[in-house]
Amino acid sequence: MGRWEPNAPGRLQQAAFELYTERGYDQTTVAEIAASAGLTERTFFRHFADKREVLFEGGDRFRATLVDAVDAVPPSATTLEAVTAGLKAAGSVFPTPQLVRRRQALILANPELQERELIKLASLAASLGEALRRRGMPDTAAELAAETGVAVLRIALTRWIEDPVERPWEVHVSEVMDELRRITAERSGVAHGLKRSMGSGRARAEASAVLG
Amino acid sequence: MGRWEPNAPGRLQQAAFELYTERGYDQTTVAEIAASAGLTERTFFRHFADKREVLFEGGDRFRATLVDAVDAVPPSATTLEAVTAGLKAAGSVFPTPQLVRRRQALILANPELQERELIKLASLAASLGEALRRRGMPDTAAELAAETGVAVLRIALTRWIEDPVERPWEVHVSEVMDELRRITAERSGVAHGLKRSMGSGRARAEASAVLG
DNA sequence: TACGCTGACGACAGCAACTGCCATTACAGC
DNA sequence: GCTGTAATGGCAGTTGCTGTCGTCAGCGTA
Repeated sequence: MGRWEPNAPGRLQQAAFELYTERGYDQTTVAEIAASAGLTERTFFRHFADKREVLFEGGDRFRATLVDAVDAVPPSATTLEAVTAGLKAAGSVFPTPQLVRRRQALILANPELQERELIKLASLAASLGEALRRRGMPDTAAELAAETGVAVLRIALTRWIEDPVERPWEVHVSEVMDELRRITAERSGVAHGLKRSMGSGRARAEASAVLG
Repeated sequence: MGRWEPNAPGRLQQAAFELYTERGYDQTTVAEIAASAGLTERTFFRHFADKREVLFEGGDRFRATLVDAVDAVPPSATTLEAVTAGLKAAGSVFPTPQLVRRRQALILANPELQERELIKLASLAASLGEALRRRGMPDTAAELAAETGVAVLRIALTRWIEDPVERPWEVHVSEVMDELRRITAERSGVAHGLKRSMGSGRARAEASAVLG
């Protein structure tokens, strides 16, 4: 039996998440969060670097899972296959879709939280880029593939959250990755068939949907 | 002659940029910036939303130039061609490479500034996505292409800044875009030959057997 | 038993970012 | 000359965040 209640960081996270969603991020002070967890403001800042960081704790686990999965992909696989495998594996650390939805809604409603989310994703891209360099990719290609992979992650996450029939994470990753291949494989000119007889952008959109 | 010196926002930007680079972002107070421009802290916050925003004023011009260029691309062009045209055109609003280098170094040295840069790029991606939707692309494809385009922008900008022979912006955009096509076109198995030009050179012959 | 060390926390002072409110003053239009 | 407007200053107040010091339980050790 310790002098204080156990798991102070966890209690602070819980309290912060609830207060942020109840009365909004701006309308919540750090002192309120700490009091709600039975602690003081000073202790809050001993456990978290700032008011936003309390919402971004799972990021390291996500990153580690992704990187480990990429490292485990056999070297014979293509870059996009490795990235795809990493993204799919990282989905295992997601909590329930319900919680992810609430969290994303919270972030979407606050520019400050969006900024933090974005720099976390940029850091994730850097780690992914390192993993790809370990597979033998040159620097530029690795960085580009990593940034693109994180773009896929963002789109896939949005679609996963909004999917009315709740198809699994891996399906959305595959779909968005396929969409990426489709976009980048598009060729100009009339010699390739794909764009033949598609004068307007509208027609191209429909064709793209059909070809999906 | 007005009551005050003209162009207060411009003077504040100039003063902020110089102080940030001289003594660092953290070691500079808003009061110092304002005093250096012959104004008060209160006036600073009338012209700029916060301490970081004073460094991110050109963003709207960049965005407008990019979007206009994408809108001007004929509908027969592919998505990547449109994005490439937009990125190349937007390069016209860059100041001298020297200034861009100092600015990027400043941002790279401060996480807070990185966060602001990232949310500006995210906003840029949203605008680019809108422009692509105007071309008839479905939502997911437009967002994905826009995010990918911004990834290309980031990589190309880094390479442009670091290019020892200072080749023009358009060349770097083209190169990174080609790299993107190469990465995404990579196929499992040995029948395609494209990937011969990149990566570790390790045999990927068994990829189709392993990953289907 | 007595002593000291450590680790988690509270209390307090203080700085800087940012906001709201009101006062000031040149300039334009009437 | 009068009045409205726009740009600024002054000032108090809130909040995020930091530095510093004190408190107190648990632990080991002579």
